Amino acid sequence: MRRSTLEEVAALAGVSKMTASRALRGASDVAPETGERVRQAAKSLSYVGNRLALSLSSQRTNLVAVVVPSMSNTVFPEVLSGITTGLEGSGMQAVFGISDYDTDKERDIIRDMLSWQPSAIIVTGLDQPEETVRMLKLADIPVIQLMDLDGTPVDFNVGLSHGDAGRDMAVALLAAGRKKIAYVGSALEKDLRAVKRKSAFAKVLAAQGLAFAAEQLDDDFSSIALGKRLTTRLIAAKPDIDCIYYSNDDMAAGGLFACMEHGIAVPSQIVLAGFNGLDLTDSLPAPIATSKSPRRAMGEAAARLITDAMANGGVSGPKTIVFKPPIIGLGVA
Amino acid sequence: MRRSTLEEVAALAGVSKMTASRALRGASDVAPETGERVRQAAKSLSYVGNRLALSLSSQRTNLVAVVVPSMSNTVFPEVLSGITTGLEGSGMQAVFGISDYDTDKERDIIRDMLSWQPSAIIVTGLDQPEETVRMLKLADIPVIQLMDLDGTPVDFNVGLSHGDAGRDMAVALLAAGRKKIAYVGSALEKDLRAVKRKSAFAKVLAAQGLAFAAEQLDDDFSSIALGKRLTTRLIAAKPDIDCIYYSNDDMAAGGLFACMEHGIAVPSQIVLAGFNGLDLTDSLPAPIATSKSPRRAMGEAAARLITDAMANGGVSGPKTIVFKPPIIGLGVA
DNA sequence: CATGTTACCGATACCGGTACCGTTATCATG
DNA sequence: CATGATAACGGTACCGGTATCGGTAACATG
Repeated sequence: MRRSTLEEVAALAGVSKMTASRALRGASDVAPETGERVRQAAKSLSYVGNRLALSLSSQRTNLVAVVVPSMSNTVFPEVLSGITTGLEGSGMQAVFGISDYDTDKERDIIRDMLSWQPSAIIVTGLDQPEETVRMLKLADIPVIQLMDLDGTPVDFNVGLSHGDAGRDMAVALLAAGRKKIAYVGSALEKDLRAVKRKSAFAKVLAAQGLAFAAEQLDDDFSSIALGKRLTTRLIAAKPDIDCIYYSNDDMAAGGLFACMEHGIAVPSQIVLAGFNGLDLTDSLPAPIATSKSPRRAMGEAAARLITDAMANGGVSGPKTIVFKPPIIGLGVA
Repeated sequence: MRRSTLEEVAALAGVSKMTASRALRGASDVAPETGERVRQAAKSLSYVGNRLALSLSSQRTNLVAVVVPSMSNTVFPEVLSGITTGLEGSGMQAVFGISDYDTDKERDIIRDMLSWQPSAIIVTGLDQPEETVRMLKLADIPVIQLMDLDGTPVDFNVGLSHGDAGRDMAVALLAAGRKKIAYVGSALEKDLRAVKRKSAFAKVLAAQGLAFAAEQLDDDFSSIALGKRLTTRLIAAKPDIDCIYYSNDDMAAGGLFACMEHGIAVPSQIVLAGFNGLDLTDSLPAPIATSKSPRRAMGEAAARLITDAMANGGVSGPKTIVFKPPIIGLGVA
């Protein structure tokens, strides 16, 4: 019992392939009665259709390639979720790839994705190496770079400025009276956006004649457990700090748990600050400050950009969509 | 500057399409010098290749379709991550779809995925409606049903018994001396596996002449915030309980935060129990009991099943892979 | 020197659809 | 009744690759 083809459906309905094709696509130029016969035949054969043939023949696919660096914290799954809901009803299909924060792997994945002739491609960040950028340009489809704005986009750009986010957080924490600020980060050699936040933050400190009072770094990827571990180490080494800036919320949440374990009052004694605004943060037993990045919204914006471009047969609005993450969890900001 | 085709590469290298094809695939039957010339031509044209044509012609794809119900808590992203790493190096490519716990949507997504002629398909759970099962059977490719074992699989089956998990947790909690056990759950009309855990749990209670001392349910999907809210409500209504079984760890973590806020000692006064064994759980300021489900491992097992089936040209080992989630966070179990 | 072998390459026929154009039948119109 | 318009359908040529078979040249072999 093999997969049946359009030809078989057509034969069963007593028409030509062409008519069957038209009927199943709901096109005109088909007599109602004939159309019904074809649909019956298709159903009785459980005909499914072959998108490979469809796309090869019609020279268009409904594919949107999406490349994200990771799946291990919730941020990218949420972005993906936003993309798929944004694509819903448009007939587009998102295809995902995970690069593990590895630029070589990212290049290979993008190449592989492009070979499926997608109608658009969404990649994370603006820091692709030149070779990857060349491939993206050559693909001659809408390219959307997501999450980050600090750099030169290939084409479309949707995201937020991580530099601004780091700067704003530093300003807010200083305004809240914090002076001895430490930094806790993970996998900074991979997570370029965290680096951007950190250095913008440091720049604000420097402008006030300050610097990070201490640092704890690790090569592992961010996690609550790692945040807890590094924070424990940090407060042992440098007990007199009054604030910790983390590379993200996972780390900060772990930091909170470490503080609770060591009887450190948050936020009165030490203020903890992260990035992302994970749902987690507003259920925590003590507040942590964070920049609330609109992950779903960015995904949906990217999706809308694509559906628009497909519909209008080209660009209509601006090529860059800017989000500004508000700082929450700091009481009066 | 259009996308170049194999034909153009061949022309530039001064050979036929066929030879170019062979050269780029690294096949034999090509003189080393000719191969080099073709590769040069391909590179100079930034040739990418058209997988649509490749797959249509060769009648095989490197696609593995994966359908999961959600992306909003970390469990499915972790499973996906396991699948992609398990597929790594095999040349297979995972394609994801999200069904939002909606069986109709799941059917449509599966149909759509099948139209891409994937080499295998992974779906979540065993509770697909008949029509969906029929489609899966007709696809005539390896079908893997993931996460759950309680039911009749279409083909391959990788997962754990949620009935057993619920039962074991009930037994463990009773053995720990808990008597007044409440239940807190979310979206039970959608999350069939949570229902299986709950009813197996309830059955154990019933066998001891017990029943849930209280219940808090909600239609929303699970989240830490929801767990916190429902738990707050629960302990207000029924302060004398000594244990809460949650539909999963997100809810339980929220429950913990609620308890902390109300000065309830965990686990001495109330034991909290969830399901999944999220990484989060072992950094929490107080222990919560949970069944540690091997999410990555299940994904990888499914992937390996597929790569094996592709390599051996058929089935080799058993069609069912059983995982047994250990209970952690209960001190002496 | 005739006859394999082997290495390398090309022609042709698909794969399963759609685009495009042409054909036929039917019917209204002048 | 010839003509044109329109509706419904079919034929053919692709889309960009690969499978398959066959051909040619170079070389070894008896």
